[in-house]
Amino acid sequence: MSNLEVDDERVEAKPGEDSTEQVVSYVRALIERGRLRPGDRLPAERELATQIGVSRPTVRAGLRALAAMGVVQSRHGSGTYIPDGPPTLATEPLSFLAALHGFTRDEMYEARRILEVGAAGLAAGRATPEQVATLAEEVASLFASMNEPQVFLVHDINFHRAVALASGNPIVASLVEMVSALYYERRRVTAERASDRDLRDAAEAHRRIYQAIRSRDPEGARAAMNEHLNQARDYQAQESGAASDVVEPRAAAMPAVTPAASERGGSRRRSGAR
Amino acid sequence: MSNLEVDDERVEAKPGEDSTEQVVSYVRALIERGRLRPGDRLPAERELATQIGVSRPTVRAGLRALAAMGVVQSRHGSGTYIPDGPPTLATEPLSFLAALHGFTRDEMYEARRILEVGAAGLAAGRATPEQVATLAEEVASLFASMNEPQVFLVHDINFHRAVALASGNPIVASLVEMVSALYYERRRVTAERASDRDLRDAAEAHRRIYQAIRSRDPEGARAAMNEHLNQARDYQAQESGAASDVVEPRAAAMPAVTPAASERGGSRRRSGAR
DNA sequence: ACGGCAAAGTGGTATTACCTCATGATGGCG
DNA sequence: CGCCATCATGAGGTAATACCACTTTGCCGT
Repeated sequence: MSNLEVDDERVEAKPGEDSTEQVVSYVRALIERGRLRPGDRLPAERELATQIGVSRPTVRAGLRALAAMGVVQSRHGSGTYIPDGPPTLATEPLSFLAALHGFTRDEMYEARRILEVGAAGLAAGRATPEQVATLAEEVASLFASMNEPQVFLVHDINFHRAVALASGNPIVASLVEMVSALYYERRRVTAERASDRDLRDAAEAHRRIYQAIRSRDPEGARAAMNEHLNQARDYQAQESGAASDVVEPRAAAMPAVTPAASERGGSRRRSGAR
Repeated sequence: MSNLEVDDERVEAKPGEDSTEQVVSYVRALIERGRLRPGDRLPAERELATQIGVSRPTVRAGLRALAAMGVVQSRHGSGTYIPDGPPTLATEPLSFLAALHGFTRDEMYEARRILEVGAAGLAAGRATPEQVATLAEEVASLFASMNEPQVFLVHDINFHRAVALASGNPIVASLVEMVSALYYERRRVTAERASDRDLRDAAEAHRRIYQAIRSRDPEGARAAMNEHLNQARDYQAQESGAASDVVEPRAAAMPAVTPAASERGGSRRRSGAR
């Protein structure tokens, strides 16, 4: 009778909460009460079902939702776990958002600049010796892989993630991670186009950021990161020339879409979707 | 026979992709090909099931996952839709992350500062007349509700969201929205403690931010936002006194939870959960 | 012509049965 | 005696089916 139930003070059925949401709430309650912590395994699905009083497919739907949020992680045959390690946000949602609303490359660089310039500033004030060492390694790897764009890209991302982690702020780190992932996802397919000169400049830029952080110079780190991202954006703009900027619709493409919408649903657009 | 299928070029079964993920991929494909746009309704669950070739519970699990990511939104009896309006990220994931890792209030303010200072700077350069007008209204509402902390809080958040929106960068706006929601969720329960003086100062601070944006003064806007958030953080620290800072575990709280974990599963913690 | 009612369509849930995979125990073989 | 292979157990993964609940719409009666 291993008790991982919520015991007293039932969790059940806030009004207007369907069964699937109950599952999410239940797990949330377990987490908030400290019964579930990173690395722990959740009760089996069948057990959860009886505990909460819903069917197993419902439990599964709830767990899928949690998995999509990155809160849990299922391993076939083993169980459902809460990921340990540093806090991480799921990156898929942002990716979908990008596909739906057609984020431009410039918007991505802008977002990265805001986040990462701030992160670099914090890192310069707080990075631990180990974190500084990690940064040094990544910089070295960058210089070492200038003839392998794909490998270079990996270390590029790793460096930026390391900076975010060194900021000491898990929220900022999570956000950087999320946006970086979106960047990486796109960049991966175009990485080959980067010129040798660009890679060399990029490596140098990373080195300058590293040095500023190492010398505990927040303003220098911010400036270096800012310059680096602006430069990277400009380089990439040249690579693609006057070609594709937007990856998805946005408003252009498909001249007359509005009529098509009414064709296939009948339900007219609601303006207040919230 | 309204065709919302993917037609040629089947989407089916990338290796290592379970059925539920197929559902997500399928919807993603529909989106990326422009067959689904904000405001549209997805095919019925039963129809999706036959199209993809999986059972309905599986489809439901996939749709739940998408809903958790904020990509879709189901309305009982009506259908499943893609939300329209400005791009928005789900806020629950961050909330869970906060519960799991015990984000502190200072970390939240720090993250907000980084994001919103950047957003304010952008907004000062780009805000449309309508957006400026919205900001003005919210400032007015702030001054008007200084004796109703809960109402004040709502306009407070609205102002910050409006600034983020005025930044013209949907990615930044989404991120601000997400972090603000976390802030709001917590602040709501302690809003009553705010002193009249604090609210007045806060209203003034918002006015300064507004004025800087209106005068197209990016540096001024950044400075005003920075100062505002620092001040707000300090005020709130006073309110709670030397009391509770961390809301959740982090490492403290609950002396012996570990043994309970081994009781109920037998499987010892894996360190490399990733 | 208007308002209420009924039918169809759609998401929501429960049941049941089976499959696949991971894990640990167990027994045979070296 | 110890190592390795095999099997039993349990957990997640999926399918099929039957109903329920809500929403919407259009028809019918007033």
